[in-house]
Amino acid sequence: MTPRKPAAAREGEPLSAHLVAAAERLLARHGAAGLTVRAIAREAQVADGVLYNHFADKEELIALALRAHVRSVERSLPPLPTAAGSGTLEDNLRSYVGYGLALHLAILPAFAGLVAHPKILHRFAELSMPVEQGPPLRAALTAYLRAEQALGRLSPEADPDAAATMIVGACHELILPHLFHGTPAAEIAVPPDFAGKLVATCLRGIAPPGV
Amino acid sequence: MTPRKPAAAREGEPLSAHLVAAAERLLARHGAAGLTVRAIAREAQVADGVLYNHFADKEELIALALRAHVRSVERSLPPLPTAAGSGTLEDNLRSYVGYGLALHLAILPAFAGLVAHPKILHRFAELSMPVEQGPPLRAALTAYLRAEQALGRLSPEADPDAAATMIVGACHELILPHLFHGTPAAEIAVPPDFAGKLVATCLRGIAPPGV
Amino acid sequence: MTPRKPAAAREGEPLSAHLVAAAERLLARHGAAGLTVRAIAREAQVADGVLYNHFADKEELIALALRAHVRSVERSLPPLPTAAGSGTLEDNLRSYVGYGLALHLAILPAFAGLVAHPKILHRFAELSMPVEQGPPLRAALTAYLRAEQALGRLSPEADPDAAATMIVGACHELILPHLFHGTPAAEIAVPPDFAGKLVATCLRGIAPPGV
Amino acid sequence: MTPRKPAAAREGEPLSAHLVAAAERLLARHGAAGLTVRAIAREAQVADGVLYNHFADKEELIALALRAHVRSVERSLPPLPTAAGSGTLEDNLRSYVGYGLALHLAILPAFAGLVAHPKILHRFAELSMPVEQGPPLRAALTAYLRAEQALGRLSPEADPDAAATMIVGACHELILPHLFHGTPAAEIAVPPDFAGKLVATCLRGIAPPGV
DNA sequence: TATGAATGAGCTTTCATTCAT
DNA sequence: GATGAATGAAAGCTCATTCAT
Repeated sequence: MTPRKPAAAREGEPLSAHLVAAAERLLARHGAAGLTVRAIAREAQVADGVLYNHFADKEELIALALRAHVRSVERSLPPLPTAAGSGTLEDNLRSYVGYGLALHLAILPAFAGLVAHPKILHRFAELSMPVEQGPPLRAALTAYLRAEQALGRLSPEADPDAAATMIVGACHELILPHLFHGTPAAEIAVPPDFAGKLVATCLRGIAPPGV
Repeated sequence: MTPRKPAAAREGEPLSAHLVAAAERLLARHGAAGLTVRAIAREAQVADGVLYNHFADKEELIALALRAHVRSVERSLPPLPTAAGSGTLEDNLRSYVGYGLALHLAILPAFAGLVAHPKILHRFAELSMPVEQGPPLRAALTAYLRAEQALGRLSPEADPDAAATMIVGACHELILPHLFHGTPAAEIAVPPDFAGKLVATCLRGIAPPGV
Repeated sequence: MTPRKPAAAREGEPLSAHLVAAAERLLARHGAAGLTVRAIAREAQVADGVLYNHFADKEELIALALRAHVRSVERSLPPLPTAAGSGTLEDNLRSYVGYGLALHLAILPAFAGLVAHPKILHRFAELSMPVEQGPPLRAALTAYLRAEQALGRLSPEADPDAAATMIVGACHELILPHLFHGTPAAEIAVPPDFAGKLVATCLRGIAPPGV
Repeated sequence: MTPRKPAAAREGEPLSAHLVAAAERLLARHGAAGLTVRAIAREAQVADGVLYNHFADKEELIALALRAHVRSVERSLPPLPTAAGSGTLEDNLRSYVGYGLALHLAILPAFAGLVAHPKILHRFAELSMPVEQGPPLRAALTAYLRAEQALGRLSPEADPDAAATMIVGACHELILPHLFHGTPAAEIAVPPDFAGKLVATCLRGIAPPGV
């Protein structure tokens, strides 16, 4: 009982993508707080009801927006060094740390904010790969470490799993407390040479020399 | 025509504490999801409106409940080895890992679920100490490592900050992905000897012997 | 986040009854059309959300309003002649017809309008007696006829069930077509001596004398 | 970039008829509940908007569908005995009863469900003849009874109007309560020899012999 | 003429908060 | 202090209707 305006010109882009992009923007900006269908519609400059012409419900749209957010952040980051043996081990690991920091800085707020909405996370999980051996970044780092170990650039006794868990975990650890403190993501500062110190510690260990 | 009942059997306990305890119970059980004022009142077996006689608003009550939850979990865990020099370093670090896992398993769901409610987190932050050097557990571990280093049980070149970040971070890393996957906290399994492998890796490093 | 006014003074009457009465008024006036929770709240002069403090949902309230409507109509009608043997049979049957007409005139619009809302009707059915042998009026008439038959004031071969069905049905038949025609209930006219003709026909039958 | 398909295989049938048929199908299947424009379009396998190229609005389409439904049910039933004097009176009346039961079983749910939509019913009424002397079936039965009366096969004092009202009404009475109870039309059972008992009662009356 | 994406008022329902008692 | 009924904004979602293509 109320149509009329054809509304905002969106130039060829399908509205579903436009809506996902709008939701993604809100997710990136404010996390899951205030992520209502009305807010999304306003951000997308479309009518309140449109979303239901393209998605089953709010959950589906937000799950897609979350995926888009993760992908877009991943695309914005330099590629990870996956080829073992090239470059120095330290440089490569520092790249992983930098990647992890940037990635988590961008996506942790969204994920954490959605912990109270398990339905959305479940939808998101359905969209993704099986992921049963941990999140993609940790899996990639584990694989990389294993490859380096095979080349002899890592101690044969090293535990790639544990090392990857520590390194990726350290990236979380730098960000989570700020999140839990209410600090806006933009204001989180990385201590100088965080990556360098982390990698050094991980490579050489902290035990005293003769042990 | 309706008031004056002391309501539930609370035996002299101030009502504010009773309310905080009720909110804490809900927080521990279901995280932040469904944590409504009505649900808290029902859990506390008191009237809907009481909370406003004791707290400024819902945010304040939940912030206090969050603090109570953290404290109660901390109290339930064995004390951390803070005296450097006693016991073996490895054992002590394994204690920290065990502590961190148990602590995060219990409190991460609540914290993560509240990321979408910055007002509550801000209130919670005001309740705590300045804590600007990271969360308490990491600070404690850093202090412990520094003390061991002073005793010569750690390499003089070790970076206690980085090591603490990695160790505490690894505990997060084990739990967060499950949270983001929607797994109920109760079902999260710790891999066998997680602590041992972590500590070994951290102590000895992963670089090949001769480096 | 928005209380303030104590609103309309309702002098002791519980709000649940007030809401049921408001819904009943709308039901009586317009049938089920436009019977929204907002319309009910406006009719009751209360806030939109109140109803959920007293009823599980809209269905429950309307089911109760429907019952209240039926009861209130029943109360407004003269009592049915249930004592067989007193008065003349014809007079008594005419009373039934008059009763049926008035009753159906008042309640058929509401019932018919709710046929498209089976959930409400189901809730209503749960509120009522088992009613498995037809609606109360028909049951009462059947019982009355049976009693008269036992007294010999009815042919021993008469079929009270069939007769009751015809008589009550005739009352429906007078009203339904108007309902289906969109005639407002108020404008439905009963032909002169409808009851008398009906009763005469039923008593004497339409077969020619000698058969 | 999207139009021009003739859509479903409709083989020359005008689209308006196709739409009416689709709406009729839904009406027959589920009554008026869930009878949305989209549901009709999906049933017809055409675009959502087409209906507005052929009908003023939803009301008009459904009114036409209702008429189509009534006609299609009528066509599916054996013809009524309209020729007075042929066959036995009882058989003929039993035919009317059977016809009325089958007819009402099929169309009452639709009509009743639309009572809350007076606009549709009004549109439907406009489509039909003046019909001011009651619905077609009752009119036909009245006419038939009158003809039989003229032939002397009915008492000269019988009131064909009242008799027709009772008979047709009895058919309503058997079905309506189930509708109001939420019983799906398919499950409504007719008591054994309902027609026979009804006709006998109507023919012979229920008064005791000597009266 | 057919399409179907877009519109937006309106629906039911939830919930933090107030206040007369 | 305690009660809990009442408030009303705002949430997620539906659906008749329009109109550029």
